[in-house]
Amino acid sequence: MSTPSSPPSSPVWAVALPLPVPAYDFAAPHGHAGPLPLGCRVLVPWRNELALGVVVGAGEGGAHRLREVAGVLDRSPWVGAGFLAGARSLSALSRVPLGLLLSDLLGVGLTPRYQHRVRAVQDADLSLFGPHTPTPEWREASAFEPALLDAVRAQGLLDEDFSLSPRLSSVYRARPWHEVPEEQRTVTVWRALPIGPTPLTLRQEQAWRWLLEHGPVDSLGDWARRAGVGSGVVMGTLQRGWAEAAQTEAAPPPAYIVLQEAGPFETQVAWAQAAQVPGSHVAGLIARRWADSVEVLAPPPALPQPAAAPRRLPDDLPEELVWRLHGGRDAERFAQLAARIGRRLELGRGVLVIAPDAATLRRAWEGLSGVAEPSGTRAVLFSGTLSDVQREESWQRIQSGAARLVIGSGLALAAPLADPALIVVLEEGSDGYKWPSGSGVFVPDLAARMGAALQTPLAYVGAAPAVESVPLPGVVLPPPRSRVHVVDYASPAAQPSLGPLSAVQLRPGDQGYPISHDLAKVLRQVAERGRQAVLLAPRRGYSALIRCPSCEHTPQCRNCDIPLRLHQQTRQLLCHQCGFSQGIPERCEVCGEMMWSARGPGTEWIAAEVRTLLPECRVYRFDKDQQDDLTPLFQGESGVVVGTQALLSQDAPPNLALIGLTLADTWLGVSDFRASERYHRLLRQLISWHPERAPLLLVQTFQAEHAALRSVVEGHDALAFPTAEYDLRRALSYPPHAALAQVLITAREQAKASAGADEVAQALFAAGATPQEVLGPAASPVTRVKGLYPYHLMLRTRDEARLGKLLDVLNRSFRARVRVDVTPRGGLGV
DNA sequence: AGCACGCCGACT
DNA sequence: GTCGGCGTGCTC
Repeated sequence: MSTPSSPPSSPVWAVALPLPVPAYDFAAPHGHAGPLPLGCRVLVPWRNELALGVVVGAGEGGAHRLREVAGVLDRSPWVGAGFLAGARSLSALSRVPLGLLLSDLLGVGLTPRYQHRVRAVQDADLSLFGPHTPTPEWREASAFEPALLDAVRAQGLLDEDFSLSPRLSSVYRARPWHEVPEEQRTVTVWRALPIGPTPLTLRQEQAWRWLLEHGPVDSLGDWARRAGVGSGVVMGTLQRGWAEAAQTEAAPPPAYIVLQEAGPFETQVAWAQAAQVPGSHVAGLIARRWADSVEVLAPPPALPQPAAAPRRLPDDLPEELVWRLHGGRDAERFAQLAARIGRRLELGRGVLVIAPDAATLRRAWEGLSGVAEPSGTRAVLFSGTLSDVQREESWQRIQSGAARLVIGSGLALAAPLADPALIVVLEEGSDGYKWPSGSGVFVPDLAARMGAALQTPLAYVGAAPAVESVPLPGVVLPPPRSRVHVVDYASPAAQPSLGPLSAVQLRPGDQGYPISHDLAKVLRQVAERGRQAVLLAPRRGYSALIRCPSCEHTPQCRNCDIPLRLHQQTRQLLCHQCGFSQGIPERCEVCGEMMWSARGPGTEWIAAEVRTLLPECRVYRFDKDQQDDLTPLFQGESGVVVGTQALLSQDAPPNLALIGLTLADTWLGVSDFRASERYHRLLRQLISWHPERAPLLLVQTFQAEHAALRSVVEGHDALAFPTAEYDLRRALSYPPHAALAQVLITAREQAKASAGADEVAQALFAAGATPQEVLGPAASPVTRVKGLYPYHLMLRTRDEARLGKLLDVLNRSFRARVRVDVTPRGGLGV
């Protein structure tokens, strides 16, 4: 890619900095022969200092008078070539600056410690730069002003030398006793004097005698209580001079002793755990200077140990470039995968396994890490939850080639795996892959671009395929044995005579709500037999929908075919995807019944109901608000947990007999065309949650005939429903039959945002976009976010090439800030 | 992201 | 008369 005009001895390099800016061009460092390794870390002049960047490819050169790279930190890539290629492709389409992708997804090595020495180049006269300038001898760069160094550097008169130093880690250690501030080490106590100047009353004598025999005490109140006298007596004794305050050495807090004996600790959390005190307690000790944080040479970190070698089934998985493996249970899929991964590792090549969340990652590590050693290499775990030193150590093992099986979160995509032969993306449809901020990258999208760029095979593996994966060649394992019972709240028997209500709870009479009679019966059995149950509910039981109580119709968006959301303040129904709005109908447009707003039960309510139902049974809550300690459950004790989907990040309780979905409609009420797919995936995950057993899955719903549920009830495999959904989406022109992009327009003033949004729409139409391709623009349902007024606009095109062509119009500047999300999820990417 | 440059309100 | 608010633009 280097331009013909640039001589091969001084090529131009594109360097991405971990900032929301595009990659910039830099000239090769002077005196540096040969090409720079793609993906190596370099230090470049940046705003009169040095900044760390990554070489992402050959630069274009061009108009700028380029600065030289100041120094090269790595001899081999710190970031994988596939990642760089994938990120460049994504950046080109989405206009997310390459540097932002880098800062989001490079989880290690952005702040290396290095020694930096400088000297003047031979025969250079630096006197005009000032009195104190580099000489021909090597000196520490810190001896000079950074701005002065940069001025010399810009003239090409500076030789620089960088060498990486071992990383330091900061640890908490106990301060030596004599360094703890004196006021912390001493306490005021009250002690009796042998004799006083003024005679005492009888009561005072009693108080004094008690103190003489049992004292000293920490407080006057304590003295009075324990001596059995009133506080007045104590005060009198003191006034008559028979007792005094004295400073004595305090007993050190127990957590301090733990730190002295078991420390130092790398984190406050580790210290708090060892001392068995709350985190705030150790934070308080640090504030009061019982402990401090010191930099020490990082000891070799303890890394997660690989599991035992898994069962390996014959490798009959597809050989195509992109394939899928779904259904069955975790262990079955991992046994299939183990063979393929093992064979690739035995060839001396690398394998990357990516998980969307901590729970999936942990299961993948337990299920797959054992493949490495018999195949002649090591496995490393890499995710944001590792400590800095652990990340550094893991990355270096990958970089050195010592570890060729990488199992990690999306961050692991950037790993410098030399020769990847397979990228496995677990649960590719999971929303956990969507980066919540910054680049907004969808990890499987990036993985797919990486695979395509390097021609590395890519596999999607999970309980249920994403609809996008349906046409791929692949294997579907038979569903695990399951028992599903559906409580149909919409069945005629369940319809009591209901009057029209507004913003009240939906109470479908005689089935029992929110705990149906069927669910209550099974719960009682669970309690009687000493077994365990899990009930899943939304955290806050509110879903802004309206629904007909008679025919279950929920008003849909005419553009998007997803439920319209109720906005009480504006008295409107609004599509959260395209912004379409209409008034709230009083009567159902299908059957004429009065409409209701629907309110579902949250975890708190359900937990209270279960406690009433089973007063003898232990009831736990597990959601973001309240995470009860489930240890007794995992030790086999009987109990019921009421929680959100967060529960699935835990292992299934061992004695699990029942899983209840208290209101399955919650998963369908989401205004997003992926709601059905998500619901189906949840059901698949639930029936395969327990590694051996098949607990009863009881689903309470108004939509008993929903195809996702029927598919599970009727024992179809994990591909059946996504296939039907795939065809449905063709009819509605949704991905994968169309390419979507959400354009988010924000400004501090509403009028500006609105004008900007119109401007963007006009630019798109001017570029040939059709009305079918442009949905919106519309004000976002959330009217103001962090002081910004957001507007959005959805682009829906036949394919990605067309999308890219239309998005090209966004290269110019607009009156408002414009951002693009090419993998929108959850309707609204605000 | 930071940081500088650049125009309009409340104060030494 | 300044100090300082953050809006806009730039970084090879």
